Amino acid sequence: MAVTGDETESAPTGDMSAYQICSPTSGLSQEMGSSPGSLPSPQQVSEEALRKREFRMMKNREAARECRRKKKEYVKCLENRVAVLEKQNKTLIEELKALKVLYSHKTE
DNA sequence: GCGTGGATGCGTCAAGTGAT
DNA sequence: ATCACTTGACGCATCCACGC
Repeated sequence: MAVTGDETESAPTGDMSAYQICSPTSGLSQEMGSSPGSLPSPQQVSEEALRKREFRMMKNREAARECRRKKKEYVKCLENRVAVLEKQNKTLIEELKALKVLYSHKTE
């Protein structure tokens, strides 16, 4: 796996269900205890920033996965198209050959 | 069995882009 | 201007085939 240092993850299949929104560090119960209306302490601000960062990273992780999936699909699609066109090309060449033979016999 | 190189997949970062 | 999303690039881990 990658260098995340997160050893809790990772079925060898790369199963994405191992990733969760709730990371071990997100102890929601702690910062929820602030009194309403008061300014957040620097500690709370940094925890909020950390949570935002983790959320961003999780979203991007999923986005990258989706991006790769789409790219693979696109490449497969192109390969299929190549196969179809090659087949079509072959058929047209054969057809041309046959027509040439036919034409040469007529002109004799 | 062991080292090695190529292929593949993953997570992360950074830059670009469109929507608000 | 800001935000969310997309994607190329990078580094890393793992797998597999190959030569020794």
